[in-house]
Amino acid sequence: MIHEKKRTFNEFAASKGLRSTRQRDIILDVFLSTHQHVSVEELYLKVKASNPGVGQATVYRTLKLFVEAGLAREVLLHDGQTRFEHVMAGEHHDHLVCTGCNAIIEFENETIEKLQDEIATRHGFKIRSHKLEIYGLCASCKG
Amino acid sequence: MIHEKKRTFNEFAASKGLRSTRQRDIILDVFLSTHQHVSVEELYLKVKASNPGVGQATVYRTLKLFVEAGLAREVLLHDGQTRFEHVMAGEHHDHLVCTGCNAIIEFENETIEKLQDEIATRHGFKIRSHKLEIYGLCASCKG
DNA sequence: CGGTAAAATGAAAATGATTATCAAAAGCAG
DNA sequence: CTGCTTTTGATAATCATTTTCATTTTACCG
Repeated sequence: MIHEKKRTFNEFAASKGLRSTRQRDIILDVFLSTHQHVSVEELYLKVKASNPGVGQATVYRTLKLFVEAGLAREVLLHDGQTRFEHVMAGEHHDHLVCTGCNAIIEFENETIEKLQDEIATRHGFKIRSHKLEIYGLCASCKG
Repeated sequence: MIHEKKRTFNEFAASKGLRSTRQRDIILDVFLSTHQHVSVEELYLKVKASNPGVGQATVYRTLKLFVEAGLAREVLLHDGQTRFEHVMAGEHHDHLVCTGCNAIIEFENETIEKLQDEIATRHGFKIRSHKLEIYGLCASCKG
């Protein structure tokens, strides 16, 4: 399938004069095949599984490019590792993070988004992105 | 003034069988004298200014105690340093973070809090805390 | 009051994630 | 192809945070 994110990245690369490389293709493919909050380490391991030659530094560098290109976003959880998630055009999801088992439940709420817009407007603020994380115990962990 | 947070911490210390030490008193005083999002480094420097003997590790250790005691909360911004903010009993504030000048504007919104409770309930989730950060450009920076 | 066991501290080493360096390899325009 | 520039991979460096451990403090008990 021709992923529309690949197009996005190619356009970004072209506009920045970046060269097209095998490793960037691989890393983008692997990233697109993941779901939710991949850490660099996790992604690196997945990449290495099929392409042993690729270095960790390249994965770091490439993920930063994805963020610049607008197709990934950094998520800081409390495990000391920066994670990356997919940016979905138009929609935005937030997270319920279970501090018991580290499970992450995603949700969306239109009203909250609207309220954020109002708040921003009231402060003369131009929103670029946001992050809402709710910490607590999930159904299984609260026992 | 007898800060009510000191009482909170003393109760916590007592319940945990922690000993009362000079450095914990100092660090608590300095922390209480700060506003918004102090990094460990910043707090350490402030402490060292009046009490050169206190070590950085102690500041780290003590801040974690404050979090356990419920009077501080970790805030992860994108500058690679963990920051700590005051937990205000009952109320919770969120942040508008300007990506231009790094200014932080705090706000509160009762409706958003209520919506979060609803969402959590719907997922069988027991909320312990949450974090909402809106990134963008402040009035001066969006110019 | 000492005396003592347990906890806390400070300095320094260790760790873990991320970034910088740099020589070698790869992409691209001519 | 040729030559120039970007990208890469391996490794060293960096930065925040944690551990370690010998030494100092604290709390308690007689």
